[in-house]
Amino acid sequence: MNAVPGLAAPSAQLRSAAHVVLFPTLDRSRALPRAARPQISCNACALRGACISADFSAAEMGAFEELAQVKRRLRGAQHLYRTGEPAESLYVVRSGFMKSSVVTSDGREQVTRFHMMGDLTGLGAMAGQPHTTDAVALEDTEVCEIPFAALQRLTLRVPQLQHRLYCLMTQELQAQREALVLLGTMRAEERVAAFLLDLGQRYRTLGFSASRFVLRMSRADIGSYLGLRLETVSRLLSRFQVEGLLSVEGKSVHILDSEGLLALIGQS
Amino acid sequence: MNAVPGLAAPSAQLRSAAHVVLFPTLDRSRALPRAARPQISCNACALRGACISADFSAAEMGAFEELAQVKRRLRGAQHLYRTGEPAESLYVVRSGFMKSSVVTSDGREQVTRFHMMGDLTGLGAMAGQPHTTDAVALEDTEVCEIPFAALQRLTLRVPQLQHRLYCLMTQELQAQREALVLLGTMRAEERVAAFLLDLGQRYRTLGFSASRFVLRMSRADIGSYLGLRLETVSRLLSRFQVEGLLSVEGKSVHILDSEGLLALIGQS
DNA sequence: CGGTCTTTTGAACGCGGTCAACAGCCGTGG
DNA sequence: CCACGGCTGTTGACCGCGTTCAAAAGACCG
Repeated sequence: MNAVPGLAAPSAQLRSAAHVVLFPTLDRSRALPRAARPQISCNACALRGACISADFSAAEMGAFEELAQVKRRLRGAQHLYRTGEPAESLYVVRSGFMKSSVVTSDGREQVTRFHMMGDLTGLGAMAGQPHTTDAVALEDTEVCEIPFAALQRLTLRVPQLQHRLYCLMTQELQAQREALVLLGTMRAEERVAAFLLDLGQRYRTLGFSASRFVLRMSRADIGSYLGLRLETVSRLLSRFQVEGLLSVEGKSVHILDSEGLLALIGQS
Repeated sequence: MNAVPGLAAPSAQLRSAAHVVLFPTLDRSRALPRAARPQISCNACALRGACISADFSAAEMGAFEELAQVKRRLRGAQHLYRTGEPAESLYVVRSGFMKSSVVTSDGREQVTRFHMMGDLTGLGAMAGQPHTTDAVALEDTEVCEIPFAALQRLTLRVPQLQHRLYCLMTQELQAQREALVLLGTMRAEERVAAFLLDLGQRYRTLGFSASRFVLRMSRADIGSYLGLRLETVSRLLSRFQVEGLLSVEGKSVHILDSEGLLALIGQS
């Protein structure tokens, strides 16, 4: 897999989606020593619009940027945090791909959410309790770390931040409710179709193609998220392919008939 | 069903749980005209410990009480709010029983949560967006209405309220994550067992019996919540009964072997 | 190049859904 | 009082979806 951390993230996404390569030379950043990499400012960040600070003024951005200075880099399969660990920060995914999951006492794993660039993780621990999920990088990933305490202090100076945080928690609740509907009311083929369309939409809001993308997670992870066995996911992807709805090759997906997929889940 | 609204709520719960009757004469409140019922103060409320204001000082309680003056009473099957309606308040269930559910565009219903006394509903709309769920009373129910705007104003005077609100949203997230695990990883018998044990625990935290209670919702509602058909729920309740795990008669449940139920869901 | 992990595909089984009939319960009205 | 219709819950019989087990092919990595 050609995961490229940090600066090269947008081009990594584009390449893997068979798009134009914006900054081909940036691949050299892979070789850059950690400390030598230049610190990106929030203002210059490609994710400005998607971040917590989306609608901040220039002055507010400055204050926010101080909080978000710490970046953490993770290799694939590395944990960002684990259930039970004390929670002091929330994290914005700058590049790469993550999953959040709950592991039950008898060892069953339930993936609760996939996080792509611009997504937050760690919100569940905003109130100071220890983490109740695991967060794992599915490929090389970089996150901005934002300490809760400092963020709370900033709300005193930036009034609308409070509201923004409520919005973000609400979005999280909303997303989980949709996952509940998916698991509670849909059949396997509907779940897989809905999953692919949703993933496409999320890529679209980041400026990438909604119909052509790479599945960064394993079939087992998709299955866990959808409440299905990995074999079922694999079978359905194959079936969708012979039905002409999409084409799959390993992890790359090309949706050919999004109307058809929508029809599968009962929406015109 | 002997649903008793308003003041008689605690005794209604106790009676249905075959417990001591605290205020037997309060049953007469059923006949009281609406306007004549005395306004209960937050200080005297039986739910003090469970409410938003749990750890407020006397002065703070006074301020909070002003917000929560409006009560709304609902008959069974009546909506508190509907998807798409503007959201201005959150609600604390004072007595009775409610469900929150999402209805998909093709008419399928997913119950996302049951609310009993002391529970909140409407948190999902804290950030000012319209409601994304329906909230329906499953029996005669009374709720305290707490306007968001006034609550936000109060956070300026009561610093720990902000934190309390984050706690409540976090609890909501946590509850939904557990529902996800239930739907994603458990088999039908595990789901029903987990549901009954959870319901028992929630009654216990309110001071009622964890092993003897009344199901206020229909089998169809239980099924929707658990991602099962109502027939499956019914069959499993019957099977648990012949296995000696519990006894059911209509809506009353008596858990005889909670260890056995726990074992079913893979916990010793 | 061998070893490990992931993915695909096949074959068979069983859980839970579906359809249907019936019982119980309750409020309504004759 | 019973008759009635509507609604909820129970139970049976059957079937199909998704799981399970297994084998082999493919992808990745030292």
